[in-house]
Amino acid sequence: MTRRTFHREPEAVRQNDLIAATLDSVAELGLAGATVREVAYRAGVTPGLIRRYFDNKERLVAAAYRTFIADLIETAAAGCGDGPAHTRLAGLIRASVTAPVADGRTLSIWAAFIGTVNSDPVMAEAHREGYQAFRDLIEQLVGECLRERGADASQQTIRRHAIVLNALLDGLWIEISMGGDDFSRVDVVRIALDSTATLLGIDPAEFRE
Amino acid sequence: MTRRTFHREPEAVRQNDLIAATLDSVAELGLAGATVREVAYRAGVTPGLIRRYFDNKERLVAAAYRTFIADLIETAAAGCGDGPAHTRLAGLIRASVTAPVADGRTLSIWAAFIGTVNSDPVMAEAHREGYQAFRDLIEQLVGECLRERGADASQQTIRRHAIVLNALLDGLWIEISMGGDDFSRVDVVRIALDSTATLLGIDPAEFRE
DNA sequence: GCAGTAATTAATCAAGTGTATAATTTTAGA
DNA sequence: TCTAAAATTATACACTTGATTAATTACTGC
Repeated sequence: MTRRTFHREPEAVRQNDLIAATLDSVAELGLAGATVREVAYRAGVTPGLIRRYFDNKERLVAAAYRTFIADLIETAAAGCGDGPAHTRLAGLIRASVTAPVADGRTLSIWAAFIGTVNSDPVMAEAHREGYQAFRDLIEQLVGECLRERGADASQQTIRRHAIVLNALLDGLWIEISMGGDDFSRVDVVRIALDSTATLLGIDPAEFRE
Repeated sequence: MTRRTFHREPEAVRQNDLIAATLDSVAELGLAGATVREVAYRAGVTPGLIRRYFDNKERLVAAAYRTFIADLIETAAAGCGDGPAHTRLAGLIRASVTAPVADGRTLSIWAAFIGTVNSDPVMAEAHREGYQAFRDLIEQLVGECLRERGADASQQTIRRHAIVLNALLDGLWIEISMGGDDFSRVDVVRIALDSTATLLGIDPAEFRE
């Protein structure tokens, strides 16, 4: 009886593979389905190996969550491009309500993880980091947008607008990703942009990319 | 060695107790912590009993989710009261962004369950029912509001407004319930009402309760 | 009060979980 | 080419899980 053959991988690669396998498992089977064995199988590896790269399963899952959130925000932020603030904001919005940020798989992973935040301090911290980054980004763009137009850009005004806009984007993202409604005959990007313009008191016409 | 004493309960009561115990477990320990033993312990009952009231654990959890969502929407809808449409809509909004609808425990339970929707068809169905009800409610109120003011109330316009409003409420609800931000110096109800008025093209002044 | 029925307990089971460790294989360096 | 170190596998363990079943208890109707 011969052992299965294997080949070594650089530490970073293996680590990435394991995280990717974890995210795949979570997306398809839920968090409960992301067992050590399942993850190992998907990574083409043996369960025992995981412990060489992560102290325990909790660490692996937390690492997967951090990677996931960081990638998600980075992808959304990449939609900003450069140019005047209102163009960058529009880009962020567009990116937030279209694939790959807004899609079923992404939502599944997010939802599975979010359910652990309340009862798991490690996950709670990983979560806080991510959300903070996104809110800061929105707050900054909103601020620039308002100043760009010579509108009231007091700290309080910016904050209020950021709260509302952040909520709107989160909500739209969930609705769209969930796929329950039929959005095929609705231009979600247009809706998102127009709503944002209305909320910020900007003329929707010059807010469309 | 004597058995522990017990007393019988009407079927409906026991069932409710088990569901309540399940929700408590989920809220405090997450879905993974809602084991048959934990639930039974919290319900002051023995694990084996659960199987007399629910075919299996999956059914128990699904029943708990249905109860939870139904109660949540009922509570929010109760904020409507009666009167002109814009007053009822304002009531719904207020209820959606304040306790007990918007609070940490509620969010924890929601989040835990939502994570299962993608990989569990039974949960997916339970989820769809609940969300449909809420979206229908919003759509109806928005429609009445628009007609009340003689504004354009075409099917499409109503639908678009309902999508946006639904998203905004979901997002605000999550933000507030999450408790990450410091909302102590912000009047979230005011923000929610003003934003809604702005989005619907209503004068914010007459939209405050 | 008494008997029968049904609810509840207690004990057990098989399956699956995360973890630990020893045996093996690959790979890099001399 | 050979050797030593490191990565990977294989196996096993202790524990928890959901489920099953028989024994017991509480309650209902007579």
